Amino acid sequence: MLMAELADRSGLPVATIKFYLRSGLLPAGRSTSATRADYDDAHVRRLRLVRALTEVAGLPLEAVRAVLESVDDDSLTWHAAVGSAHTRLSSAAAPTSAGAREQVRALLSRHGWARSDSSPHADVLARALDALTGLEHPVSDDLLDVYAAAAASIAEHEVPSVDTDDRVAAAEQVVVGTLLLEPALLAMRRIAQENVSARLRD
Amino acid sequence: MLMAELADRSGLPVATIKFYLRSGLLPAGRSTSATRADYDDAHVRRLRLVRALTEVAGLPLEAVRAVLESVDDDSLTWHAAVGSAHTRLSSAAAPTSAGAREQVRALLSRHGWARSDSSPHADVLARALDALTGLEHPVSDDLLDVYAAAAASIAEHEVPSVDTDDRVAAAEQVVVGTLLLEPALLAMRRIAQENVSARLRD
DNA sequence: TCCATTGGATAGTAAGAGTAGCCAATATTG
DNA sequence: CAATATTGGCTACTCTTACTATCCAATGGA
Repeated sequence: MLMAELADRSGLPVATIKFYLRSGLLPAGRSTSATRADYDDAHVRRLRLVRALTEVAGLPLEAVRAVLESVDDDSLTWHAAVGSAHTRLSSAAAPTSAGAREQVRALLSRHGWARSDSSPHADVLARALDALTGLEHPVSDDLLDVYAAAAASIAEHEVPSVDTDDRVAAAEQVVVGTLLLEPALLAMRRIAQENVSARLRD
Repeated sequence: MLMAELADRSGLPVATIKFYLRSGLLPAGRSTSATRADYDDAHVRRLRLVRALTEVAGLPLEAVRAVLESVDDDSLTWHAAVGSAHTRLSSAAAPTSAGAREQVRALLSRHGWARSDSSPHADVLARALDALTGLEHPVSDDLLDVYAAAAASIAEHEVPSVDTDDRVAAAEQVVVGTLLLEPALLAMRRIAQENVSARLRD
């Protein structure tokens, strides 16, 4: 298909698609002449993925590009691809206090997740704990355990259901499932909060 | 204290504090003369809160302002304040499919959360489901139930622990707990995923 | 008294995410 | 086959967000 049809089928303006091409978010079409290139369904899918990642998951284009590279990289196992995508997503580390880092270390060790001690996600966690402590709302280990148990139960249920035959498809499935379900999880937590507090106080 | 000390104690440049004053993110100090105003610890706390909300929770300043207004608004019960803060946070609704809306409605009803049927969070949820379906990774009701159960268990544990005596403090506690623990929850989910998938495949 | 600081206002900057316009080279269609 | 419409490729412009930087006249402390 030609550019016009790609724009049509993806619902995006031609100028935006050109911009995504320039930014390396969309692979070039098969060029059939100096002024024409041929796009296919993979391009339509890719555009849908980019929009879902920006609009639903709220990722900046830079992060989208990193995620897509990981998905496309055949040299990674699907598991490594996920790790790589995760790592590339994390923003530059801000300094965290030793106390918060220790609280995180202890948490990970209690849940058998010690292997993630140096993961960028551990830093994100430590920074959140630091911020809460700085605002005089320290987080107890008990509450952290509740969160960790909730996270564990989610992971137990969704990770095993990933199809492991087609690596690229699996990587996409993981990336999409991880990133697009994040806002869903947060929305459910807020809904649960509303309902629990209503039940307790109305 | 004077502006210079406020800048010093908050670690922010004077220019940034002035900008926050102009933007309505920080209440003006008690003005003691045409060229002097007096700031106190509440101002320092407020600045810390603003930075935590932007840097840790990733909120745009516009959302921070909405959250702060809700916290400050004495006419709201603390529960209403949370709802209001939540509502103001949600971005303009993009259209969602009838199918996704129905899936969300059924989910909420299964979990006794029907009162949140028209909550903006329900729209967020529907949009995420639509995006996943559009990418050919539809989400099963079973998986949604796992997410909902995880969200419920978190809410059950943290909502009752809110101190209900001081409304403003309670509102701040809820807002801060809700928003700053979001990245923490997502980080734990990713860590759990890494560990579960490593356990399954290494 | 005098010089650094402040509040208040205006203007400038940098990154992020598009948008828009131009042009020469094709396609398509009459 | 000629006229018209579309491309690809390029450059430049725009809009928003979140600051930064200046300026200035009025103070306040040494």
